[in-house]
Amino acid sequence: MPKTTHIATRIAELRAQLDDANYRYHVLDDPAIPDADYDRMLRELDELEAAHPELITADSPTQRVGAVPTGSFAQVRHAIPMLSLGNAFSDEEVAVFVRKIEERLGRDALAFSVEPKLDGLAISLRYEDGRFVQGATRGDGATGEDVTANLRTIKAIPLQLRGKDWPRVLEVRGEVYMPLAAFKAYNERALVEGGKVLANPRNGAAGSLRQLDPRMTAQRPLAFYAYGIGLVEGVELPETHSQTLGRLRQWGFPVSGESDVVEGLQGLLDYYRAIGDKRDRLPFDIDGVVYKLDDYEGQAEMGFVSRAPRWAIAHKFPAQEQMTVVESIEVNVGRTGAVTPWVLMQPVQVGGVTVTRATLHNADQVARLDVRNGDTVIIRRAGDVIPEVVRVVVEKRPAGTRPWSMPSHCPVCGSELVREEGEAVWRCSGELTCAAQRKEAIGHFASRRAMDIEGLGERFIESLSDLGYVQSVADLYKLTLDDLLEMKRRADERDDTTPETVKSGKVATRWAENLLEAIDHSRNTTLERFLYALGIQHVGESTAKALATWFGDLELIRHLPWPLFKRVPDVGGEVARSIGHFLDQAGNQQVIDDLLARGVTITDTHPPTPKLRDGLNLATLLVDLEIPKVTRVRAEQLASAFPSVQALLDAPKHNFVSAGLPADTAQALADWLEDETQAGQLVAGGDALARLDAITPAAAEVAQGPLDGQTAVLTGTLSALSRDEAKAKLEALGAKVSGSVSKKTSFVVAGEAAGSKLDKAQELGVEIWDEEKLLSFLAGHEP
DNA sequence: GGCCCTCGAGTTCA
DNA sequence: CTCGAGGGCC
Repeated sequence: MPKTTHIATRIAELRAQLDDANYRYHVLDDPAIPDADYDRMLRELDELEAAHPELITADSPTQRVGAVPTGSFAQVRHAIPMLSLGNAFSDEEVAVFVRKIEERLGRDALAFSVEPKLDGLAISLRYEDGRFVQGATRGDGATGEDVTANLRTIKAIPLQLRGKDWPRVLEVRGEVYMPLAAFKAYNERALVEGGKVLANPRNGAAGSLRQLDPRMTAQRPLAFYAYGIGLVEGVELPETHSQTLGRLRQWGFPVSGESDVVEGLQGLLDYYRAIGDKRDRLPFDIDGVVYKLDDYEGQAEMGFVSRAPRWAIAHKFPAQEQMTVVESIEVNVGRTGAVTPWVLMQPVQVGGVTVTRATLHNADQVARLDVRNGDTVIIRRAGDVIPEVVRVVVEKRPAGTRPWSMPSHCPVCGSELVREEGEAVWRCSGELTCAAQRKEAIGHFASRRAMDIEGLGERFIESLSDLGYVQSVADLYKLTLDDLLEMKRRADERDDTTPETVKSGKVATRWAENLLEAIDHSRNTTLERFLYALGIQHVGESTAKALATWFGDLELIRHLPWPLFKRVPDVGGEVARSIGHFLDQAGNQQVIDDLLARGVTITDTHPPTPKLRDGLNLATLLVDLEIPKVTRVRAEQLASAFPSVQALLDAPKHNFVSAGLPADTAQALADWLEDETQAGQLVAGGDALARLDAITPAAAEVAQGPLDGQTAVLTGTLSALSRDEAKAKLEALGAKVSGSVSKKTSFVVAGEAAGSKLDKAQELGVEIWDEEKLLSFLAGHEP
């Protein structure tokens, strides 16, 4: 056998194996050989072809790496025009589409071939005798650009048809797109290597195909789905579109796995919803779904209106990503003084709603995105709801912009903005002298989960605060009807958008009476709500509840030395200090006094939990005070040597040594006691111990509930009861209701439209209850 | 010291 | 809902 024949055989063999591997990887999504083997074979083929250039053919897998640039794209006239599709944005428009077909054909229960509409670039591929010869963009539908060399680099496009019964000429229509994962990976690498970052997968695909240098295209992670046929010669096509898709699969083209055949309007709409629900989880961007009348005979009968077929339509999703322009970058001051930058943008429709503002979270985020005034930005509704800025379209940036920077002072009160070491947020140092923080504090105080003052919304708080009627939350409880009417009148003068009718006496009076009634109603409250309402940093609902159950009494809490808060589970140094800091401020204590004096009553005062007294003694007190060098062991030595706090305070330093402490520890303790505030804490701690002895009951039987020790998580929407009701009922049975799923979760109650928490529960194998199960469980354990 | 679990805080629109 | 960070446990 002559040597070249032998080599030609080997080359053919390698090509066949590589083609097969490609097909399994890119079309069947079922890789058959490891990447390393693929690379090895490709290298071998490359070497053989380099040595024997006369054996290179255009359909060799080596040619996918990209040919030499040509300079420009030739025009290609499509044998059969590439159609555009009519669009439907609502169910009604789809209904009209279906009805017209039914009327014209005189049939109903029609079968439609349906598939997701990829957000990519439509192309046409021409095969002659089974070999890929030319590919073109859609262009204006009649004439496109010849991008054959670029298309060759896309591995999902067969260079040679598979199977046997090929048509002599075949034109395949489909979409070139960039898979999301590949898009992300490409951009991450581009960022590191300083390459060009792609704006989005669609632009990435379009730009890549129009690269003049195919070697560049070869670097881009493009993929392809076939969705139809243009010209075909030499083979009889099946009778329906769905069968044609099957034929395309056999010839080696990737066809969307989501494609299906459904019946009638309801079938179409169900499919639309199903794909819509899946949209976020699909590995590529789609902008809708396409419906095509399945049988070709019907298609022929329907015909075309101008360039669009009457037998097909694209049902579009509301866009999830949009471009808009930043009008300004503002900052907001929150309840805790946290300063958060946000952008005001030209209004734009995203995911079906009009968006004008989006948060930028913090200064780091602004720096990361480098958002500037006047920038064109791409925004997205994350997690289906909250708009976020995805990135800036730098090419569209106007000249002369400068990076945004955090102001040095609070825009509301002028206090300096400060940032804690290692923290991301800047805070206004003005505390309650800052009007913004005061308003937020009042809003928090009045909110549903706190004091629940109905009708006290943002606007009224704004007026009450700006016009000086309410400085602190306690002022709410001294408002009179006259105050409110006067305030309303003055507020309406400032803002003349209020309709005259609302300004009129009667309406205003009723509003004021209702608000006073709501304020009065809030006077009776629970310790838990009250503590939460104060708005202490790090004390949210759950910590407030824990404090309330452990201490039971506001007066006890108000005068407790802060280290004792660490007795409560889940309260550590940071949170305890924060509570202490709040209570140390005379202004805050004054507000509490005022609230109580103006009739706020805590209705559920009770003795501290016995568990509190159990774990508390002089030794634990000393440990909690965090005295340098005083460890648990040392604290216990001290506690056994001194009968009381007073004895410890009175003792000279050398007595610490005789109590068994090493000299340096004794010195550290003595030094610590030198500080009056610290010594005062010890005294207060001693007093608290004494008080607790007087009021703490003996350990009582804790009521047993059927769900004691279990952790439940609620997700989705329940129909028979609200989430809060469900939470309260589960807690009444002893369960702890938490907000996030982990492997410690006992069960998850999943209502309608449950989201990521349900997924996570399934992933972790956590028990899942539906609403029915919850209701029957609750019914079976009615007290 | 490093994980994993929670909690707190901030957020948008109709 | 998501992010960041506190708290507890190994």
